[in-house]
Amino acid sequence: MSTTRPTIHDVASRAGMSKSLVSLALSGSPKVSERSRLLIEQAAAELGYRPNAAARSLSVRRSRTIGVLILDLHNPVFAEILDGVQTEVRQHGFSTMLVTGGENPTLEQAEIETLREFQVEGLILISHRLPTDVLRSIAADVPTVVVTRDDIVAPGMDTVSNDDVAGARLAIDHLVGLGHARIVYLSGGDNPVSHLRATGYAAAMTAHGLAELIRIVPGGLTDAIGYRAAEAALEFNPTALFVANDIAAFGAIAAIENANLRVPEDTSVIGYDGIRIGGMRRVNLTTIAQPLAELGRRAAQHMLRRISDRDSPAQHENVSASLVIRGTTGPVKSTN
Amino acid sequence: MSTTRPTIHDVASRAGMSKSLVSLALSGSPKVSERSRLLIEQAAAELGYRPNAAARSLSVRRSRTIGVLILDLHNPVFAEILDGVQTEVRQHGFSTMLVTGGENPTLEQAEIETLREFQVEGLILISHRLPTDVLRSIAADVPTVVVTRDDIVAPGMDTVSNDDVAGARLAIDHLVGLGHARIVYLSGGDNPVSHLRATGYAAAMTAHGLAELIRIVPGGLTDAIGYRAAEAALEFNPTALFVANDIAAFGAIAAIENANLRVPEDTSVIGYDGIRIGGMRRVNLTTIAQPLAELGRRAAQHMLRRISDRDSPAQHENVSASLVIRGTTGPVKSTN
DNA sequence: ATCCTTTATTGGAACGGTCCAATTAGTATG
DNA sequence: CATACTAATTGGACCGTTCCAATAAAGGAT
Repeated sequence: MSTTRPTIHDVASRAGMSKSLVSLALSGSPKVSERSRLLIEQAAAELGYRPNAAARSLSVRRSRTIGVLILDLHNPVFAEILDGVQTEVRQHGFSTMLVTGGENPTLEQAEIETLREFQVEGLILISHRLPTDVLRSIAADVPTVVVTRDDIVAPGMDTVSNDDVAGARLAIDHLVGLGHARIVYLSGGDNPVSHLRATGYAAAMTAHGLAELIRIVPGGLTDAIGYRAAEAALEFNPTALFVANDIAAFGAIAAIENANLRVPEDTSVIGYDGIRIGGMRRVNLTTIAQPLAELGRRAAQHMLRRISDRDSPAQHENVSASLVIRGTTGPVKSTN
Repeated sequence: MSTTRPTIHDVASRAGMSKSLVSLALSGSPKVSERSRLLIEQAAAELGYRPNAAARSLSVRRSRTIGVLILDLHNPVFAEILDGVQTEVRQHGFSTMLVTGGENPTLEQAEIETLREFQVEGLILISHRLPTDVLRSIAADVPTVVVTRDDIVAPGMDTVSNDDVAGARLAIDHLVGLGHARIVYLSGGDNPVSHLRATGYAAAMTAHGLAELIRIVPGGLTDAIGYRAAEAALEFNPTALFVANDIAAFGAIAAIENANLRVPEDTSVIGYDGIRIGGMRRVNLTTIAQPLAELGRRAAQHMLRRISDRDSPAQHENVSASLVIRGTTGPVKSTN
C-alpha cells in the first residue's frame, strides 16, 4: 500500500498550507494560529505522518542520539548500567543507539565507527577494550564517557566508576570483622578493574596486619573460571574467598561445595558488583554492590553536560560501592 | 578543534576532483580510475572523513538499520536472543537500533515511534505487550518480526518462536519417565507464552493418564514470585515442579529448600528457557532449552527476507526446544 | 585528421526536513 | 482612511549524500 511514507509536503498540501507552516506547527511554535494548527494536526494524523529523523538531523545538524557501546550483553552488570543510561537519556529527548563489542576489539572499533556515521552526539562506553591511543583520538572528536573504568584519561573525556579499591577494602573489612584471616582473592583476569580490586584487597589485608596471608589466585569473570580458580585457591586452606565479580563467585561457591565444604560454615565467599541474580534466594550472595543503574544515570548526565558544553573539563566521578551482607559469608569456624 | 566534520566536498576539493567522483570512489565503483581512487582515499584518510549516514539515508531512501524492541533487558532470555539478531543482521550490512519497552505498554509504543522516525527498515520485537490492533497497524506499514510470541498474526508479519506446547510436553515426559506423577505447574502469569506451556503440561499429563493430578499454581516470571508460588504448590505435596521459566525456577528451588526438602531428592524442579546462568554449577537447573541465539538469528533472517520482498507471505517459524538434564531433576523417591 | 567508441569525470537535481528573510493579512492608531 | 504595527504565512536556501544525464578525455578505426 503506502509504499512511500507521507512527507511534510503531503501534510501541507492536504491542509492547504505551506510546508514551512506545517514545520512550525508540528514543532509547537506559538506563531501559528490556532486554526491552522488544528488543521495541520488533523491532516498529519489522517496521513499518519511521521517526521523523518534523518532529514531533520541533516538540517539541524544534530541527531539527538547517543551511541552506547556495551562490552558484553550477557553480563548482567552491563545490562543494569544500560538501564540507567536509557532512562536518563530518554528524559532529555535523546535516543540511544546500542552496539555490542563482543570480545573482539577490532569489531568494537568498527561498531564505534558505525555509531559515528550515524552522527551520534556522544559515546557512552560501558566498558571497552580499546587501546589507549584509539580511545584518546575518539574522545578528541566526539564527547565520550567511559563507565566502570577510569584507568585511561583523556582531555574532554569523563569517566564514571565505582571506587574499586575502597570496595575491595569493604569486603575485606567485613570478612576480618567475622574473624577471617586466611582470605584469598580470586582475580578477574588481566583487566584494570580486577587489578584495582586486588590493590584494595592487598591494602586492606596489610592494614589488618595480615600482609603475610595475602594470596591472589588468577581467575576470570565467568562462572567456569571462578570454579577452577576456587579449586586452586582451596590449596591455601582459606576460610574466606573474595572473588573479583559475582558471576565468578557463583562458580567459586560450586567448587567449594563440590569439595565437600559448606558455604559459609566452612568457607565464606563474597563477590563484587551486586547484580540482581546474586540476590536470588538460591544464590544469596554476599557482595560489594555497585549502584549500577545509578552509574548509568550519572554517565548519561555527564554526557548531556558535555554535549551542551563540549570543552567542559574532564570529570572523573567515583561512586561508592556498599556491602550487601547475605548468606554466603559468616563467622569463621571457631575450631581452627 | 574540528568543530565541523569534513564532508564529501572537503575530500573532493582536497583531492582536486568533484564530489561525485569521490562518492563513486568511496563506494568502490569500478568506473573510477586507479589514480583518482588512490588520491581520493588518501584525501579522505587525511581528513578523517566519515560519511554522514543521515544524508545517505535521506538520499538513497534506505537507512540500513533495523529497529529492535526488547521487552526487558534484565531477563537474560532476551539478551541472548538479541545476540543472535545482532550477529546475523551485522553480517548483512545492517545496523540495529535498540530500545527497551520496560514494562509500560505506552512507553513501548512511544519507543517504537522513535524507531520509525529513524526510518528503520524493519522492526524486530523481542516479545512485546502491544494490543493486537496496534501491532497489526504497525505491521501493516513496516516489516515486522515478532520473537517468542505467535499468538497474534497479521498479514506481512512473521513470527519466530519455540513450540511451547511441545516443550512443556518434553518436560512432563522427562519427569514421568523418572517416575513422577504429582507434578505441579507453576505458571508464568497471564501471558500467552505461559498459557501455551500450561496447555502442553495439561496435554502431557492427560496423555500419561495423570489428568486428575493436574495442578496449576499461578505464578510469574521472577525469582521472588517463583518462590511464593512454590510455597503454595507445596500444599499439593508434589514430587516435581514444572516452572514456567528458569528465573522463577530459581525461586522455586529456594522455597523448596527452605521447606527443608531437598532438590532433587525430595522434589524435582524443571524450568524453561535455557538461559546460561541456569548452567552455572551452583544452580545446575534442568530445563527445556530454547535455542535462544538461533531464535534471534532466524528472526533476523526473516527480517532480511521481508525487507527485500515486502509482501512475501507471513511465515511463522517454530523451532523446537530441547530437554537439558542437569541436577535439579531425579528419580522420584521410592518410599512414597 | 575525422568520427566513433569507450572510459572517466562532472554538474545538478533530488531526498525531507528547518529556518531565515520576505510577504501578506489583520488590527489598532492617529 | 491612510499608516504603522503585529501576527501569520510563505518561498527558498541549505544540510551531505547519491545518482542520472551530460560532458570531456582518450583511444581506435578509417
